[in-house]
Amino acid sequence: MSVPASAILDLEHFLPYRLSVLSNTVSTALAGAYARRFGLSIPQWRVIAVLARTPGLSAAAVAERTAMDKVAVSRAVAGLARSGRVRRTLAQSDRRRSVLTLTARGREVYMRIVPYALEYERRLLAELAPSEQSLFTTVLTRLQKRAGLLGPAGARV
Amino acid sequence: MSVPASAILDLEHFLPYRLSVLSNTVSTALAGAYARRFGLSIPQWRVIAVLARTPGLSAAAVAERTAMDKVAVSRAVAGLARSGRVRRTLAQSDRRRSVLTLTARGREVYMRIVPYALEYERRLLAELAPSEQSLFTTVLTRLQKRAGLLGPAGARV
DNA sequence: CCGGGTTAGTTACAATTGTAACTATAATCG
DNA sequence: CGATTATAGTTACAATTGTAACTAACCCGG
Repeated sequence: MSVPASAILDLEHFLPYRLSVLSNTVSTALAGAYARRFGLSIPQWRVIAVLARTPGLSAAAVAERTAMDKVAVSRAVAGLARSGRVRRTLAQSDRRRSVLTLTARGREVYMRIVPYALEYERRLLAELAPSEQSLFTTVLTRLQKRAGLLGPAGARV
Repeated sequence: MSVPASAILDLEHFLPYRLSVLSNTVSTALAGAYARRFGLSIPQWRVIAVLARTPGLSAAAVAERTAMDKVAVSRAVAGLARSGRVRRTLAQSDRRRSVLTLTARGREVYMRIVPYALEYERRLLAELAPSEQSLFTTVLTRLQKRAGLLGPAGARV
């Protein structure tokens, strides 16, 4: 490890910290809005969002696409089923696997929330030039891939 | 609200979601490393990081600079005091206010962790051109400012 | 000075989230 | 087949985090 032993680190310039703060600010704003307006948590919103686009997924498939673990999905789905927004049946070919779909009420929530969410995103990005936006999002993609590699195992340094 | 009622939203293109996933990936990697190597939580690490740079802060001042609330700071400091990494005294001018400083052991932790943290950051950014890095971080700054404005009150749409 | 309001920080309690064990089906292989 | 192992999802419990009430110290107007 060829790093100067006397290196200095200011939190406000440290990327992981800055990502965390920004993500938190944004998520808190959205979570508050989802909760107030639709009685939805962020995990629940994520489940609705993927089921609206691809109905019939299993819980594991939902977990994959929402970057949540299976327990979080189970809880979110339980809540959504309770409030009549998701219907749960069992796959006839494999009775362990669930088949999740939005009900009419679930689709309605999705349709009402999407304009709100997109508008929030639009306003967040409003002051960036289109070229800045696109560079930012492609960098985000690359960082995500990179972080995935570095993360779990990359604990040596 | 002039938004098409039929708008569609894919989670994987939705910026708040992507920020959350990336921040999570990065934080999990770091939290694991901090915990394993130094027995430190992320809140504790943040407190150490600001106290290393500006000793003698009060808990409220630490909260401000770490984007944590006062309860989180209180808990982190309690833990650090228990492990002999932070010293807490009371300000003689105002005996409610605490004066927080790192002990020698606290400074040692900081000095050992900084190279690790910077190395992680360096590797995360390693594949980006310098110009991409700098644009990314300036955009991050602008988004943070913007999100701060949109957030708390901005719940009208 | 002294009562009402304010601020710093902690403590207590509630809600959320993570981790591990469990149940039920299904797949594999001797 | 039938015993073992694996997979899907849930449930139970632990740890973390958020929210609200509290204590102690200060401040200020009367």
